[in-house]
Amino acid sequence: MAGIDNITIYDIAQEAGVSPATVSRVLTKKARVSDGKRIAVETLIQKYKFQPNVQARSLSDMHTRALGLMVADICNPYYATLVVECEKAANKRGYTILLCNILNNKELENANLEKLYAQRVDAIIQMGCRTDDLVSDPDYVSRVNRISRKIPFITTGKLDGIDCYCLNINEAEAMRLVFEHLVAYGHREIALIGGAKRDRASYQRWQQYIYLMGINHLPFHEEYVQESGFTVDDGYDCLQRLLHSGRLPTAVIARNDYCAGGALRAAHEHGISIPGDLSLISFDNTFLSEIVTPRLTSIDYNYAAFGSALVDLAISLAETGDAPKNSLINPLLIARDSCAPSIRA
Amino acid sequence: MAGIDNITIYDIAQEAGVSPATVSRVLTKKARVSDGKRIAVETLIQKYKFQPNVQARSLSDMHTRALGLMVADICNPYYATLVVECEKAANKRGYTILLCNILNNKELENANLEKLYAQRVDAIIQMGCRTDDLVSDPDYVSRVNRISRKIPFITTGKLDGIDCYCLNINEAEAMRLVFEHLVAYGHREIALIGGAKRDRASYQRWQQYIYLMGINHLPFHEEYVQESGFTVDDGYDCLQRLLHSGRLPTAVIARNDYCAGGALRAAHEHGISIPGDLSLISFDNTFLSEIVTPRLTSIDYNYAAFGSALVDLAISLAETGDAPKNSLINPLLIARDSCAPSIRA
DNA sequence: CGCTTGATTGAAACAGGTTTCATTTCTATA
DNA sequence: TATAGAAATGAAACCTGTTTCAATCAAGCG
Repeated sequence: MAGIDNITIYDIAQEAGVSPATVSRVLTKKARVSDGKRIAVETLIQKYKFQPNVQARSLSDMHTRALGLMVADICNPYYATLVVECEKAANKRGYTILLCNILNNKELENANLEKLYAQRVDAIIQMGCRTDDLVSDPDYVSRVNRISRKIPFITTGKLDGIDCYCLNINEAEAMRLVFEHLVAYGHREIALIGGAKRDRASYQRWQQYIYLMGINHLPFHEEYVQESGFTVDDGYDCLQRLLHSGRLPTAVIARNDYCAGGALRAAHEHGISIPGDLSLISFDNTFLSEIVTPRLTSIDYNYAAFGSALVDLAISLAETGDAPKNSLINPLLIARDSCAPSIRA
Repeated sequence: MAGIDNITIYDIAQEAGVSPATVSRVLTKKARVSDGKRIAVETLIQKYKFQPNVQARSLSDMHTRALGLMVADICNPYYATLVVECEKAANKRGYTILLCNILNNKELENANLEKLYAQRVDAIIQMGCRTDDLVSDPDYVSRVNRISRKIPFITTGKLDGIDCYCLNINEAEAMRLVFEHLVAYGHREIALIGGAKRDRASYQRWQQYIYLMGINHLPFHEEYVQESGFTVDDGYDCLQRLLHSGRLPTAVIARNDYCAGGALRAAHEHGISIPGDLSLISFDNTFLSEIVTPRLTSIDYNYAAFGSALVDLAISLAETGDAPKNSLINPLLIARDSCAPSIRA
């Protein structure tokens, strides 16, 4: 802002022979202006490529037209894809995105929350991290409570003890799609790898997994559930454990593309062919699904729909203060090369 | 901003029995305030968790403390990593990041440029896209020229006909490291795949490649340079062409991790072992290098140094209007499992 | 033709900080 | 103790828009 030789609505007003108020009316389109004056003003705006000062506008009309996005880590393509879709949706409505990475750092998360508040963003969207925890941190909850009284707060997770807005993927439907796909291939021995107990989405999937094993009358064994984390190495470890457990399934459901990648490597090292010997299906459908060999069948989170729903929710909360409290986005199954008929079918 | 029940410096001032100017002085620390009043004010700031309105501050002191970041596509982990490092560096200095994705869309790039200008960011950092083009688009150049007169403009590329600030990776050093590594393994037949002629960095690498082949007295053949693009499929195609050319090298330098991933798949399909039959080295050192099999030896762009150098440059331009015009960041070679002694050595 | 009504318009207040400038209050020196 | 000079402080202007409110102006109606 330093070097900008400020041309303001006053300059425009003077040259057009009108009052600043009239220029403002032309800018905001919120009030009628006679054709003659409107055209005169618009011409000057063109001529000088005038852009009204966003800060001044925010100050006076109490809207920054900025949305705060808190993500776990933009380096994870899942979040990157979602952020891009949010950005597209926000742009379309004249809003700006302020991005914050949590980077698995509690202090950073709190600091970013305060920072977005200080920036007076019109709404905060949190994707990932502490709202994903199964047991809420009271300190964090009270902080969010304080802030969400001032600024609409939306999460893709869930926070107990707080009534912020949630917008989630329909996890039940996701797992249903997975089972539909695997069962159609004749799989009966199905394992679940990756994820962590304290992670809400992992927990939901675990529940859904057990439920669907039951629904489909498939044999359930403790060894079939290998919990760990979310990384490539976690996926690798999980498949290792599964292989050493002596109870090898015919299909494996991985927590995400990372875990699937790790599982792929473990299988490769053990000479197990995918999908020949073992089918593998994962979640997230990031570009990783496309580039590993074989390409992964994966659950797509319908990013465009998800992102724009998040932004639409945020903006309608910001502008009207009202919106439906909870919604679900339906995921899609993208079939590629990592699933095949069961070897024991 | 809508629902915020605004507590302002006036409220603080009144309760502390001082003038708003004094509160402002405590806030900005730019002027001395007597201990008694300072403590009184600080206590109230604590008590109310008061955060000064950023828009108001920007309006009056002509600094938004925001940096605009334009990246090609945050879904590319190269940019994601760099953005995270920029964000860390910016946070450390009290600055905010405004992120824009170009998404390979000329209109979007122009729109984002105007948008960042309208937001009065203190500086714009462009990483990737049009400034990477070997031949500059005059329309874009004039737009950047107009804006860079107002706001410091920094690019990791280069724009002919404009004197904006550049901060680049030392590409010559990068390629030197690659050759040093490969030659030490006894490689003499070295190919270069991926990248595009109109891309400045690809062009530089191609030049460096030829130069270093000469320096090292290695045989150069046209077929050794397979140009295409930047994606996994491009890498796949390039290695296919190389294989069909009848002139198989013993080592391949890929444009980036994506291309390397594609090359890996092509090699796999042809039963060529990496690194047994063919060594593969790539650029970017994203997490992809870690997760493919074998793990890739790759050139690391020293992201933390790069990101913080970009932000430091931006901030010193914004605050003092002065900084060195061009600098280079030295890359690092990360050795993993995809390179081995030449099969023909 | 005079009056009502609605559409335009401008003056001024306002958003919430920072900064200049003049004034007051100290502190130190003569 | 008087006073120059430094330090602390407050009043008011300023940054650049939006919005309210009152004034102006033109058209429509009896």
